[in-house]
Amino acid sequence: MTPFAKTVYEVVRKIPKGQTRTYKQVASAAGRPGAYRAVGNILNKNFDPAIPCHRVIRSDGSTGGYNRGATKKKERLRKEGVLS
DNA sequence: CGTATGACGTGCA
DNA sequence: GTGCACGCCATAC
Repeated sequence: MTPFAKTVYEVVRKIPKGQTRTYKQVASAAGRPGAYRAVGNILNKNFDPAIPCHRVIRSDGSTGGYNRGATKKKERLRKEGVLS
């Protein structure tokens, strides 16, 4: 576990329910504003259910991907009222 | 150390 | 509005 990944997990874990954060925002909060690419890479390798990684979406509003399927991610976000 | 990969972002056709 | 190509950063090999 690298410090960067650890920070990313912390930030993602701190995301309030019903709210979403872009990969850019997470990367910025993690201390690497330009490492949004790495953020996605890290979350992709992460399978810890304690981390609401489904609340992290793309800057353009797209849900992006999910370790359990993009569809599942959409379902979750919709359940939380983030998506219509 | 160098190359390849990926849940991305922005720009341009 | 959609699709493609290039650029960026951390990891894995």
